[in-house]
Amino acid sequence: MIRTTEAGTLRAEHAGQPVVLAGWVARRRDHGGVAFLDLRDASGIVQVVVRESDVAHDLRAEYCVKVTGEVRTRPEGNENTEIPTGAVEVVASEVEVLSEAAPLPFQLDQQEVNEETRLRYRYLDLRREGPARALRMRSEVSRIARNVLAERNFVEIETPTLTRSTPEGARDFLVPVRLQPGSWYALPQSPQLFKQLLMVAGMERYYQIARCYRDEDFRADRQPEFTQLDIEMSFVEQEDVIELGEAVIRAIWQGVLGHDIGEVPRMTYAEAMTRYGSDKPDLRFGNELVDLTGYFKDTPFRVFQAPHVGAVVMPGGAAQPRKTFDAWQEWAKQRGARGLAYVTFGQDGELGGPVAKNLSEQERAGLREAVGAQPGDCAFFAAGERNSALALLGATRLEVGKRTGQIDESAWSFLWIVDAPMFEQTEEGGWTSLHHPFTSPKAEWLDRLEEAPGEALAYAYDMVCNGNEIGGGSIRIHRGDVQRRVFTLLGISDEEAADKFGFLLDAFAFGPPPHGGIAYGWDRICMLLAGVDSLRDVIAFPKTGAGYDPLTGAPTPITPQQRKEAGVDAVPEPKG
RNA sequence: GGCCCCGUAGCGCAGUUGGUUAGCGCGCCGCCCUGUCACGGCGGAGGCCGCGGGUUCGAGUCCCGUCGGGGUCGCCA
Repeated sequence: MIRTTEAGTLRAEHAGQPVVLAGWVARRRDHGGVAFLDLRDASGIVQVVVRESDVAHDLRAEYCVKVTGEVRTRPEGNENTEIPTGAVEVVASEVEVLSEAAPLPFQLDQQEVNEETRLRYRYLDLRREGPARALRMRSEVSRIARNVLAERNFVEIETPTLTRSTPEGARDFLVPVRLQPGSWYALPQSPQLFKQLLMVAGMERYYQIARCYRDEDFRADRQPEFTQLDIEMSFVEQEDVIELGEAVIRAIWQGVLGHDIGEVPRMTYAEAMTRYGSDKPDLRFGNELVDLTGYFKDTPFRVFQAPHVGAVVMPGGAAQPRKTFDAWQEWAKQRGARGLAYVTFGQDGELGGPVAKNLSEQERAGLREAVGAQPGDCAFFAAGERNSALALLGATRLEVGKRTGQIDESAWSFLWIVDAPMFEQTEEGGWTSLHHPFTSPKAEWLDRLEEAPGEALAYAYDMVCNGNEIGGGSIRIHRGDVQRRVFTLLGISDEEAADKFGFLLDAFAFGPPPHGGIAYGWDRICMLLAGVDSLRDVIAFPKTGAGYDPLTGAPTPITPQQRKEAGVDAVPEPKG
C-alpha cells in the first residue's frame, strides 16, 4: 500500500506516530510560512500542516497527493470539534503530488449544483460526502439482504440479460442480432420466467440482485434500467413468502437505520381502495375517505347522482381563498377528473362553496357529521365510477396530507396489501392480469374463476412503505389446466401462449413444484433509506429523464458500418 | 403525447415599466500573508444572456418556434 493509515481514523491516541497518507486536497489554507491542507480519503478528512510554503503553494483543490509526516495533537486552542479528527493534525515532512487536477467544473463543498452537471462529472460528485454515503449505504443494504438469504440456503443465480421478450406489459428494449439479421433480443423487464424455470429445475430457493429494463417514460422514481431483489421459492404458500420478505426488510431497516419495523400489518386490496383510494396507502396519517354513496342516494344534485360518491376532509380547509380552491380544480383536472367539488364548513355552521346550494335541506343539515368534519374544515367530493372516484379521492387525501402537514416525516409505515384481484377489466371489455398471467388464484377461486373474473382474488401481495410500493409478488400457477383457463380468460389463444412463452409451458409439463416469490425495488428501497427524493441519488451512474447519460453521452448514433453489421434494417422473411 | 417551472461567466444567482459599458457571491489566474479550518488582503481574467425567427428606433427582458433540464398526468402488470 502507498499509505500506512486512513486519514479519517486518526485520533489523539495516535500522536507521535509516523504516518503516510494518500488522498485528495479537499481544501488549502495557505498562510505563506505555514499552510494547512484538508486531506480527504474514503475514511474522512484530516488536517495536514505544511511548513515549506512553496510546496503547499502549488497544490490545488482535488490534487491527489501522498503525505509523509507525523501525527501530533494540535496546539492548545486550535482543536476543531467539528470534525472527528479535529484533535490532531499531521505535520508533513514530504508532500508528493500523485496526480494533478484541472480546475473543477463545480465546487465539491457547494450545496446546490445543477443535477446534469453533477451527473456529467459524477466521479467528482461522488467524492462528496452525501453522494458517496448513499452508494456505501446501498452496498450495505445488499450485503444485509445477501446475509439473510444465505442463512436460509438461498442460491444466488444470474439469469440472461439478452433474452426473449417476456410479458410484463412494459415496452421492451431491443437489441439487434448480427448473426440473425431481422431477429432481436429483448432486455428483461424482470427475470420472472427464468426464476420460475429455476423452480422447475429444483433449485428451490433462488435470489438475484437483478438489473431490469423497461422502455417507458421516466420519473424521479423511475429509471430505464433499475434493480430488483428477485426471490423465488418452491413448496411455499403465501405466508412463507411474506415471512421471508418481511425478514429481509426487517434486517435491512435494523442494520442500516437501527429501526425495528415491528409487526407489519396486512390489509386487503379491497379495503385499501375503499379506505384510502390507493393500492399503496400511506398510513403515516389517517384522514380516511368517506363513502357517501348511500347518503346521497336521493340527491337532487345531478353531479352526485353517480355509482359512487365519496369525500375526504381537509382540516382547516374552509379558510382557503377562492383562488386556492380554483387551483384544486385545476389539480383535479390534471388527473383527468372533471373537477373537484367542495363544501366548506364555517365556524358558524354555515356551509359554503358552490356545491352546497345544490344539495337538499336535509343533506346540508347532516353533511358535516356525515363526512366527519369539524367547523373550519372543508370536504372535497368525487362522484362517478367507483374506481375513478376512489382514485381521485386517494390522490386528494395525499395532497391534503402534504399541504396540512399531517404526514409524520420521521415515521416508517410498513404494510402488506394482500388479496389483490386476479383481473382488471380492459377498455375493450376483456380482462387483463392485474399482476401477471402466472399469478395463482386463491384456493376458493380456483374452480370458479370464470363465474366472476372481476371478483376473483389472487395470491398476490405487495409490500408498501410510506405510500410507496417497495415490493410485490405472488404464488404462481403450477397446474397446466389452471394456466390454460387463465389464458383463455385473458383472451390468449393456445398458439399465442405457445408462441410467447411456450418454453415455460413446456417446462411445466415436467413436474413443476408449487412455487411463489417476490421482487423488491432495490433503488426505491435505497432511496427511502437514504432519505432522498430521487432514484438518481442511489445509482452510481444514473440517466436523465430522457434516458440520456450526461457522463458517457449515451445513447449515441451508430456508424453506417455498425448499422449494417447489426442488421438493424434487415427485413425478416415472411412466415410460411 | 398533455400540462407546469427553469435555461444569464466554471458553479449558485440578480438583472426595474424594453433603454447606454449585463452585475453579485463562490471558484479560477497572479502577488502577499507563520495557526487557519467556508482563513485573510491586493490585483486580474472570464459572457453567442440555450438556439432560431418575429415585434420595436432599441430585446437578457415582449411574442412564436425549437432544443435541453426538472416536476407532473398519461404510460410503467
